Amino acid sequence: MKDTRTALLQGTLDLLILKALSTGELHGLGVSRRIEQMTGGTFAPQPGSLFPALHRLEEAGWLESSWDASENNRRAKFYKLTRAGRRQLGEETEAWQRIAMAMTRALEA
Amino acid sequence: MKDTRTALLQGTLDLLILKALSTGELHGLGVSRRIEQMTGGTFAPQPGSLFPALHRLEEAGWLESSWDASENNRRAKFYKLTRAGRRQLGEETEAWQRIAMAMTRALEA
DNA sequence: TCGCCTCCTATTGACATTCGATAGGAACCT
DNA sequence: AGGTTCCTATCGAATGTCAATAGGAGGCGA
Repeated sequence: MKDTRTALLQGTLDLLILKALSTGELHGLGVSRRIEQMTGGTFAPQPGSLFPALHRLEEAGWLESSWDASENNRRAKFYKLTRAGRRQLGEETEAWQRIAMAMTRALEA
Repeated sequence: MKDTRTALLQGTLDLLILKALSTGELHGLGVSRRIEQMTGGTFAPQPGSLFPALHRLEEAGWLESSWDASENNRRAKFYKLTRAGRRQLGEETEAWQRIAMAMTRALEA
């Protein structure tokens, strides 16, 4: 049994990361904090999930990264959406809505 | 990358099974068909996912099973919700709605 | 009665994903 | 110098789903 508080539904992490980066570039932990804020504290991906996901998305060509100084003058790798990433965000958002609608429909019937 | 058409979000299968059985007992494939119907064809769990899940839920005490004859006179194991299972259905439904709301909120902002 | 098809339960191996724990570098402060 | 915080990163374990496959049992037609 998994902890419902911190556990994400599998498959939602990529979408949340893309969305978090849609308003501007962020570094790793910044992405996590942004997701926590966006979801009202419901989700807060751990480093062990977050970094593999970031690398996966970059590998797929949806993100690109560059080293820069964070707001506290620490070295940080900033990620931002590529054009393909923005397109992917649209597709995954649509897919999520389709799924959510199917689930909602199933549960209320 | 997973196929969005057939793949379930991890964690939703248990909930869909409990819901499928909430209106009466069904055998294994019947559960699958009912889920497909409930979700408008969006989800249709495969045997390799379905049976482990059924056993898991029975192990947890949320289902109980009995051998009987199906509508076609074939031996079939019928599953039905226990009282604890019905309670679990309520809890998981609530958890799902909380998650769905958090996601929707994150995506529309 | 024989063979075939369908229905149903079930298992196996592969694969992807997430988590918890942990490591380690770098900058700041006292 | 030592400690703290921030940030990136990796590893092992656990979980869940899928595709493929096996096999028993009943119905049906030749």
